Amino acid sequence: MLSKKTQYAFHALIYLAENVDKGPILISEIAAEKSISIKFLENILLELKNAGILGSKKGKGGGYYLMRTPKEIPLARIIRLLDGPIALLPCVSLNYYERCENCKDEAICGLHEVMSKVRDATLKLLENKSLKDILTRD
Amino acid sequence: MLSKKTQYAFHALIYLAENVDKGPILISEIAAEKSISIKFLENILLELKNAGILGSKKGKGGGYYLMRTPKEIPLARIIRLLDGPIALLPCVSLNYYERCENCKDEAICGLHEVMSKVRDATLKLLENKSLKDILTRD
DNA sequence: ATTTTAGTCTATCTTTTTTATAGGTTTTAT
DNA sequence: ATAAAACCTATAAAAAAGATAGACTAAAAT
Repeated sequence: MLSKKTQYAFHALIYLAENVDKGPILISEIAAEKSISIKFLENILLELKNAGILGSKKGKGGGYYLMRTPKEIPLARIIRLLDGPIALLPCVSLNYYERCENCKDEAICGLHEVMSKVRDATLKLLENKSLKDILTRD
Repeated sequence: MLSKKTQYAFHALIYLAENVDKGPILISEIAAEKSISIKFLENILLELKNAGILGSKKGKGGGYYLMRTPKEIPLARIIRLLDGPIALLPCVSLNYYERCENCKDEAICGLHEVMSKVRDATLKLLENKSLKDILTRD
């Protein structure tokens, strides 16, 4: 399951995307609008900023805004940033690989093979679907 | 990521499947063979037994054994039993559904749609692949 | 019958991760 | 100058994961 952090990030990004025309948006506005603890959200938006996904402006009239178009922000990027690995096993993760202790040879490990397929199927969607694809259809 | 519990369960099941001919297998043997804390493994095997996946025999010559053929044990079953939901969001889980707070209407929620697809792609593999498919190929 | 073997059950403990909060600092507009 | 708003770091609280302890029950061997 995705952590609350990642879920909140998605909701915040959706809100930002749906209000691009309004310029920088206050953390407090997003928090209120999406019922997220303002301080928790603050940390999340900071991480998104440090990753180059969001930009911000301080002082009066400040707030957060998207640094890229929704189409340019793959869902996998957000998940990896805030939740870490997408794969179900460390030995099958592309970005957070770790060798498995209990298995002698990955090449003949059946678990490895199946979980690689799961990862591929998941990534095919999450890498290709972007913020644009999760905006409310109206 | 799958929890250690689920990972250990897979390794234990693999060991049991690869040693069916030897009759009931000791918890201690599996623990030693797969480097798992014996007491932790004990709990896991019990859960698998209570779910009808394993059978057991007490006293001398006792141990654990599979109640079904490896082919009849889907990977999804094990994961759900020990880890809970396979879906990435509660509002998209088939077996552990929970309504999402932040979203007004699931029918038009884009996140819901994408995550449903991820769930389907994952389940297509995990429901159809069984213990048999993760045995070491030799 | 008694002893030994091995799983059963339930409770607790420890560690790690997740979720959340607090409070001061810096930047910018007016 | 002042107020607004993001920035930053640390910490706390809660929950989940991982692991352990020990008494109990059942089966088998003797």
